[in-house]
Amino acid sequence: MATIKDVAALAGVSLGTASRVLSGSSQTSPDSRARVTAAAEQLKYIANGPARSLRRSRTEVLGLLVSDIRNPFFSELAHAAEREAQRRGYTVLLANADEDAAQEAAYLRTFASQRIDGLLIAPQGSDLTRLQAVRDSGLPLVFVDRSVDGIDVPTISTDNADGVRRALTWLHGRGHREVAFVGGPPGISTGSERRAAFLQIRDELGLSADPRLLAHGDFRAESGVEAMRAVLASGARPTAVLSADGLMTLGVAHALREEPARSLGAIEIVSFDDLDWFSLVSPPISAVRNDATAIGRLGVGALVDIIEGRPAASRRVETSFVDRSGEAAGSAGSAGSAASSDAAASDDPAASDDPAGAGA
Amino acid sequence: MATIKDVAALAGVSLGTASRVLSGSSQTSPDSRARVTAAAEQLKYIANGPARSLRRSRTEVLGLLVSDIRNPFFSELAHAAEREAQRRGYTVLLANADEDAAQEAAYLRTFASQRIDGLLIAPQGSDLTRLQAVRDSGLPLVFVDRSVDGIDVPTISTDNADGVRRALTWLHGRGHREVAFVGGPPGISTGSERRAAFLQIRDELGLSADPRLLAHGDFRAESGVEAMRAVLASGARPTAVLSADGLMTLGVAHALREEPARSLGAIEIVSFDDLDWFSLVSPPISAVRNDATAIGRLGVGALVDIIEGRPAASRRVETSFVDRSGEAAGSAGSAGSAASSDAAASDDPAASDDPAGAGA
DNA sequence: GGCAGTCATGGAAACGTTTCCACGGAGGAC
DNA sequence: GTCCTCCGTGGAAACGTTTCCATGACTGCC
Repeated sequence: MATIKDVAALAGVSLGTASRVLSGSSQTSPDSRARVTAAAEQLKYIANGPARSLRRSRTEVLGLLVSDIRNPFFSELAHAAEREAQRRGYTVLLANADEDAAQEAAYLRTFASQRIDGLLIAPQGSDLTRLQAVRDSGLPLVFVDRSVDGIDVPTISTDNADGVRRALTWLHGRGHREVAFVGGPPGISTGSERRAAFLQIRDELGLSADPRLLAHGDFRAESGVEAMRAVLASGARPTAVLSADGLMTLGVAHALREEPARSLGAIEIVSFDDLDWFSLVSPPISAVRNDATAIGRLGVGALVDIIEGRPAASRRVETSFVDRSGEAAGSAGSAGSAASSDAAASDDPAASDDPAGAGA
Repeated sequence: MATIKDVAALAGVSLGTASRVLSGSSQTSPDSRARVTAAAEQLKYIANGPARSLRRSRTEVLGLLVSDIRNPFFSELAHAAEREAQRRGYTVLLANADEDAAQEAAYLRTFASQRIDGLLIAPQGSDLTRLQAVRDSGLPLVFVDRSVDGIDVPTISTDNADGVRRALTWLHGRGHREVAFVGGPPGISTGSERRAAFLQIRDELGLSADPRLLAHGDFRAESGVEAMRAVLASGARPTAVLSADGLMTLGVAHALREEPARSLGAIEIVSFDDLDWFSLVSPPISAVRNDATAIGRLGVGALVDIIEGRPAASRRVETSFVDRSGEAAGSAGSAGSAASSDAAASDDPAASDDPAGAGA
């Protein structure tokens, strides 16, 4: 592998000059510029990243620690984050905590060793001390999707209360009064916020306060199955269910489907997180759209701001509601054109500075 | 940030000794060991990765360049690869080519600069020269999921012909004779292999050879919509369709749903790639199970073998077929227990040495 | 008891960059 | 014509490790 020394020698300049040309930092003469560039080209020179990082004590790498890469919400978030990072000259090192605090700790250590420039994390929440340590170490830090009580870090998250309100209002409008809730883990902010919002708005709207309607899982599909089964076994008689996460919605749907007494249509499902197959099941599942792309993009933006010395603030990303009550899976009709737009995962490379809906 | 120099000073040993203790390479006395370990602990010493990489010219980082992280097949593959890499002491740098050769090239450059120890890639196929250059640079390289003609690199891929055979045999057994095929891009090996297998097995089984039954997309959902629409518009009258990829199956289902004349049930869908919601639609979608976990795991295994000087061979991973014809979504019955296992994404941390089905 | 061999250690070189410092030359102002 | 300034350059130090080499002490054997 060619080094900058080889390039300098071939170009007939000193090593320092070669470096100045290649990193473009300082003034260089047009002549040296041309010679060095040509030499680098000829030798297929690619700068040694570790050496550069060592000297500059910057790596131009961002860490992204998500909770579960197989959760479509996070894979979309990761995709957006990576794209935005690349646009800003950074590379993303992606790691997957698998909803496990120990794994999270292991990756935190790896990241520290790699000397990444900043960390985007969807924290597990359970390990406050370790996160404190990370923050105190001075590593630029931004939370995405989730926050953690007792630690003040810029956070890009969904407006959970707003999303729950949209869902419950819609259900209420459709006549539902017995609405079950399958929430997330209480130790994670998205879990507790959505649950708190559910309780409050449920009461505002005068929905049933039967405690047997409440259950929670861990944001994985299997836990959705179990939570829904528990509700059904409790003796409660929900006519609808709000699931607090896309993967859990998958589980909820499975659980309802296996229940002999109630067909998949008998209990209406609404999901926090919109998945691309919701319009294909019968009846279609309406959902709160949770904008993972905006969160990923804004998260990287905030992180880079911090790294480069600009201030960064927490933001809440707005939700929207996708009402699929008018569609009917497997049948004809006007639903057609509406449905088609579902499949197109739009991905505009341009829009980036100020994304869809983002409030204070 | 504490350096090894600080640790050595605090422990009262030389820098060399401290390094020997911390990297555990050479013999050290129990006394130094204890003192250095204690000092490192006290100073919260974390080795500087770039410095270590510079000196050892190894980074212990693997690159994983997938085609589309939002495709569940690849997020599962990435998850498995990351897990296996961690087990073997490596970190994975994940990048997303977005099914785009230019993006792929950009990441290849980034990886080269980072001096990763090895690269796992699902190649776009179009850019033979660049891949040749990578291979010739001596970087350990393994292809996953896809191979590229004209370049000899160990490849871990699905037994595509086997999978297509399972699907077509099953369809044939159910009486279908007019089977449409929505394939992938001809320039990508999974696209061409599955198509070639379709044509051959179609003829073996005596299925209709109507060319209007053939279409192809680019492994993204929207292209599945378009391909299916094209088949329907051609005048062909398929009774079933085989989709060559999970995301395209999503598109195919959307396209069938929007077609007024044929309800979602009228044309039976079979998918190459099994997604977790297939049993929820009506009728459920049967599928060839494409074992992304095994591919990710074996890919990392092969790559690490190469890196560490052991030989590595290409492998084909077996498929299996998930027959959901007995299940009926949204209704009661014996389908219940079968369905429940669908939602549980099993993930055994132990099994790793020789995974599920892998032949020569 | 002396000598060879082993073993832990300290010191220093090396990895490939970036950046500081000093220097020389060109150009402008007087 | 001289002095000052500015600009481009070469040389060298520094980043934090690992590893080579030499040295000194200790063990064990004859």
